Amino acid sequence: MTESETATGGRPTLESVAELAGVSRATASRVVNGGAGVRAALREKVERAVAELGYVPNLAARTLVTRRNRAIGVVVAEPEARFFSDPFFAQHLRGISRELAAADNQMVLLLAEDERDHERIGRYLAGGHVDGVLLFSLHRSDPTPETAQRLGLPFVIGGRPGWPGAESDRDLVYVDNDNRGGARLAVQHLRSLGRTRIATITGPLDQTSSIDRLDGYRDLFPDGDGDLIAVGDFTVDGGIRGMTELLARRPDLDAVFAASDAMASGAMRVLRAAGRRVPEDVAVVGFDDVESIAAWTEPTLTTVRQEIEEMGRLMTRLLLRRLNDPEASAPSSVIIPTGLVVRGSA
Amino acid sequence: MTESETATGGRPTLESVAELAGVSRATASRVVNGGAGVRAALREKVERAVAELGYVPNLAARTLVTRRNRAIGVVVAEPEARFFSDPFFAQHLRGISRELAAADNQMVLLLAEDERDHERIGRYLAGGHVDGVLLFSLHRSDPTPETAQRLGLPFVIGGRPGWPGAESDRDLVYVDNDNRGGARLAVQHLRSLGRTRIATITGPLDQTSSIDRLDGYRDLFPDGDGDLIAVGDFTVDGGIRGMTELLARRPDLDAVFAASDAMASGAMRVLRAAGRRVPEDVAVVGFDDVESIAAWTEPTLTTVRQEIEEMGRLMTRLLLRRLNDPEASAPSSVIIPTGLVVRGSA
DNA sequence: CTGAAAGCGCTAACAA
DNA sequence: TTGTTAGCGCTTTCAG
Repeated sequence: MTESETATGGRPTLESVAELAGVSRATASRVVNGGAGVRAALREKVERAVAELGYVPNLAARTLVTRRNRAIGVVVAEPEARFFSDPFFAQHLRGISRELAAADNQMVLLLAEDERDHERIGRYLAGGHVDGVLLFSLHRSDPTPETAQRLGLPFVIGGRPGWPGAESDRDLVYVDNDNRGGARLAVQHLRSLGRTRIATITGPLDQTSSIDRLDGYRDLFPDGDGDLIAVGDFTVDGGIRGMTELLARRPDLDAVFAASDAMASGAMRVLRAAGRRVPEDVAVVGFDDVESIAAWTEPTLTTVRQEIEEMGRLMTRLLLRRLNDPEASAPSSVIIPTGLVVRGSA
Repeated sequence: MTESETATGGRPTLESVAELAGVSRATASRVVNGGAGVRAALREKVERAVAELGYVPNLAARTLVTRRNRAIGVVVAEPEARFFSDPFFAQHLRGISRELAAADNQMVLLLAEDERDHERIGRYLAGGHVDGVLLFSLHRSDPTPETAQRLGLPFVIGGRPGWPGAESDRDLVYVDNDNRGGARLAVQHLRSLGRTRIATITGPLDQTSSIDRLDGYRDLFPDGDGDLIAVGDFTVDGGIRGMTELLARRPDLDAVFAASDAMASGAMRVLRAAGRRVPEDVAVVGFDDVESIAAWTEPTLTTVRQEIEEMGRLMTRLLLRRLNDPEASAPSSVIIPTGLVVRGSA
């Protein structure tokens, strides 16, 4: 009995390809992997056999020897629903997916909601199933960076990591958009419109994106008035609360910079209810440029645009580069510029 | 030389665990896999060794012999941006992720945007890296179901598949929410409010969800008036166009059922601009219950709620059941009930 | 109950 | 250029 195509679940193996082509398994392997250094005649034979059998390499076997998975893990640690309620998440994934596909790598999505998930993910990473990790929504207590570090798994972070005392030797590579610069853009725009009493509604101050946006605002008000700052939470409700508060404290304000489009829309509702016209009485600028909000308020929302998909692509490219050239100097973090999109509200 | 912990990239192997515990590799393996039939004393030794070394099984090696990956693929074929612009996508993923995590399986996300992607995905599936497939946004031309079928890969579809002449022997298993019933609910509600000239704005009619929602509407108007039906596309703009059209054709209408919340919000804008009060003059019901829209229009939107996360969970459960018990009769498709959420607009 | 041994499908020296 | 030969780390008969 010829004993090819063994009990492999019906799927042809390299062995059976080699047999059909009349070559050794090694030669077949060479052809499958690019065919460098194989005589054309043989190569064709093998290629024919591959086609005829519909051979596809078994990656588990390949991984076992090459120690390369052609897969990267995307870890999203977001117990809060935020990641799921705005398009941020999906846009990131799309950017990552595109870049990964171009390099013929796969994306393994790891969502962490609780302690057990983190543990499971740790096991998974330790299992060696991915060649690198992309990390989002890093919280101070997140064990993943350390796990990855210990395992020698390259990783890149999305968004500036939060903890303040990040040891310098453990310089984390991250990609972020220019929150601070974007906030400055927004406030400068309001100023250029002649507004002088410019308030802001911030995001939750335990997130770096919120902090950076607030810092951008403060850059233009070195001697800032605390009454003009309300702490929000990126949601519509937060915008409503923040605006209500601001209006009570400073009824004379003539502009608001909200650190998210959702908050901006909430703020606009409050303003309208209070009889203030936007932008005549109070100009409003948001942040994010979420189309489903910004193109949609009345008036339409002037806001700061961030290139989220680009962020995903960039993170991926950074990670892949590191994988392919581990000895290269660690890439440095990247900040992607933001831009102002002027519409009706300011 | 003791020759344990070989050049395995530093990671401990079963071999090293066995050595440290003073047992054979086979016994160590047994313990790692549940420990059935191993004397307590030995088991403890092995467990200690595992803990001490921080041993984690190498899944590539395990897969190679067990032919099980503990991973399932999620294929999303959506060239259009829709999947990325509404929370549908993310909610599905969350449901899938939760269910998968509970069964200690991983999720491999495969996004297909063009022909090349489909090809790559086909190769990936053929490579045997996942044990089953979850499929979304199936288009008629989508090659994945056939690929999966050919490979003997179990799969479950999200949303009723589109093609009309689905051969009966090839009965596809899918999970959908009750679009038709939900639409009926909406229209019945409008009727119960005393409305008689009830219009509808549909989704794109090449999607089964749109068709089913329209059918639900028609169920209540067996002798329907074509003038009361406008074809939309699920977007805000589509709602605006549809409503404008309807108003021109039937200025006397007193209610609208929009097949998506986004369209409903567009419709409300048009109504307001036309001086019609909602709900006094025209009652509006949407579909989806996307919080960021429905809780947010003025007045808030009465709409049909679908349990998207539950859909994801159910699909996953169906698939896993099939994996664990391949001989069981093929599960049948499931339709998840929808419900009406009454708010301000109707 | 435990260990020895035979592979899973593939790549990578090393020889020829 | 090609084939031979070792494994990669793990599970799983099969003996004992």
